[in-house]
Parts: sequence; C-alpha cells; structure tokens
Amino acid sequence: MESDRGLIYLIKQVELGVRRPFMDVVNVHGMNFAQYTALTVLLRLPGLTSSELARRSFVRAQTMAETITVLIEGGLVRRERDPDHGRQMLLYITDAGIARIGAMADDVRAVEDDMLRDLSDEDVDRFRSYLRSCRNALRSPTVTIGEAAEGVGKA
Amino acid sequence: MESDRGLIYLIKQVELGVRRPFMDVVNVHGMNFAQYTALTVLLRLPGLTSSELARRSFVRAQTMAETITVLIEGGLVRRERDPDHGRQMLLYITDAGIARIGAMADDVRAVEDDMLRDLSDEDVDRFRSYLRSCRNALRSPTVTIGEAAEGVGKA
DNA sequence: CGTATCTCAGGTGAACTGATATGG
DNA sequence: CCCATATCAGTTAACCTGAGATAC
Repeated sequence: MESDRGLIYLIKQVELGVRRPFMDVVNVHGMNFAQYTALTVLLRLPGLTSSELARRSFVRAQTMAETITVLIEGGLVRRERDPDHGRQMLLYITDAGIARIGAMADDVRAVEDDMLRDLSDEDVDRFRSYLRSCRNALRSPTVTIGEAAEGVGKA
Repeated sequence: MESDRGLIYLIKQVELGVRRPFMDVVNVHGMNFAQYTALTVLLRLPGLTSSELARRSFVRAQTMAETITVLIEGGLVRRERDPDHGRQMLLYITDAGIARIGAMADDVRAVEDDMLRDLSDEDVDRFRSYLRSCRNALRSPTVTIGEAAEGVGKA
C-alpha cells in the first residue's frame, strides 16, 4: 500500500517534540500555548471576535472563550462591545499584552532556532509558506471521507 | 530584540487543523492518532522496545505502554521477550496490523491530499524533509530555558 | 424562525508525574 | 550501586459536547 505520504505523521511528531520545550518557555511567562497563540493573532489582527478567533485557530468557540477569559483577567487583552452588533465583543491586545509578547520573544526564538538549526533562511521561508498553505487548505476543506451529502431539507 | 519567526505557531495551527479530520478517519478503523503512529513506525522498524518507541515519538514510556497495550489486545502488534535482555520486550507488527494500515491508507491519503492540495509534488518532498529536519533536531536539543534567557540576544 | 454569539456546566482522551519491581 | 525497562496508579491540560439566553 504505502499510499499515504507520511506528512500528517511528521507534523504530529514535530508538534509533540516542540510542545514541551515551548511550554516550558511560555509557562515561565505565566501563559500556555493557546494563550500565546491567541495573543500573537490579536497582535496582527486586532478587533476580532472570540468566535472568529476560534475558527481561525481550529478550536471551538467555548475553548477560545476560556482562553480569552484568562488573558482578560491578566490584563493582556481587553474587549469592547461591537457598536453594530449588540451581542458581539471585539478583542484587542493591550499594551501589557504587547509587552508580554515582547518579553517572551527571545526565549521563543531560541526554541525555534534550535528546532530549525539545520535549515537555511531560505528553507525556513519555504517551510513557512508550506505550513501556511496547509493551514489555509484546512480552513476550507473539500469533501472528504464520511461526508455523505446531508439532506438540506431534512425536516 | 529579535522577533520569533512564527514557525512553532504555524505547526500548532496545522496540527490542530488536521487533528479532527484525521481522527475521524482513524476512529472509523477503531484506532486513535497515537496508535496509528506507533503502528506505522513498527511497520518500518520492527523489533523496537516500547521505551525506544516512546523516545522516538516524544512521549513518556508510560504513555506509549498504554498505546501499545491496546494494539496488542487488538492483535495488531505482538511482543517477544528479548533473549539477550530478560526485561525488555521487542515489538512487532502482525499481519493483521499490516492489513489494518493498508485498509486505512486510502482514507489517510485523502485527508493528506486535501491538506496538501495547493503544493506540488516537489514542494511536498521539500516539506517532508523540513519536517524531518525539525524532528531530528528536537531529538537532541542543544538549548535550555536558562541558556536562552541569559545567552541569547542579550550579549 | 433560523443563524450566530456568548456563557455555564460537565465530559473525554491523551498526555503527564510518582512509585515500585526487575534485570544488566 | 546505578541505570533502563516495564507496569500500576493517580493527575493535569487542552479540547470537547450539551444547553440556555440574547441579538440580528
């Protein structure tokens, strides 16, 4: 058989391998992986809702809400009611949040550099573009296995 | 202060994005992510011990032992006492295990192809080599947190 | 009414730490 | 004695499902 190309397996391996050293870094700064990720996304894209952030990060809205709650309690993120949507809350990174990201940058960079130490800068750029391509593809999946066309008019 | 390059974040994103569709596939075949991974490694490298398998997979020996126990109970892996090491048990994939991997191959490939649909075959080959490079680097880390805090970017 | 957000509450799987026995 | 393996037991971290209220 041997028909799969082993990419999924390798991604999982790398994720497992980097999890511990990375968690060690973010824990020192009082955060976890999900919180760090949410904060960096809000740095680039201020004004997202928690639900939108969840979709981009491939987690459920409830999971992201929990993550955001901790960040708000820590003063790293603030939220404002969307003037056009009474129910939605828009999220913004605070100055303290930006400072926290900055304080972690060297340590995060060290873990990253260690993982990438056998790759050239050009390789790293290609690597990043491949990962982005995968992420974007996964955000709008085409029809896959168990997906039988679900009756649209089911009632 | 040197900013990080966002690779760890992207790897986590891709892993999260592929986790669910991949789990859907392996669940149909009565397995989970860790079991599938262990089985594919034993296909390539028969005769490993559970502890060695754990090291290669970046999990603790106890975690791998749990995974292997399920595979043995399902008849997909068997183990033999190492004649030279009374305590060690060597692991081998069974014919049933090989058949199971084969039965899953097309479905796994479908998920993989969906994720990689915007990449050429050449890109995929490079992507795989980058992932292997990261995994190998992580297996023999050269940096700890203390070193990062004191040595990197401050001198 | 259907869709989407936010929130509270409980649940699961996959990793963890700790401790013990045994073998080289 | 020291180190590695295997195994039993309890625990944590991260993501999940379910249910309910509100807004468009």
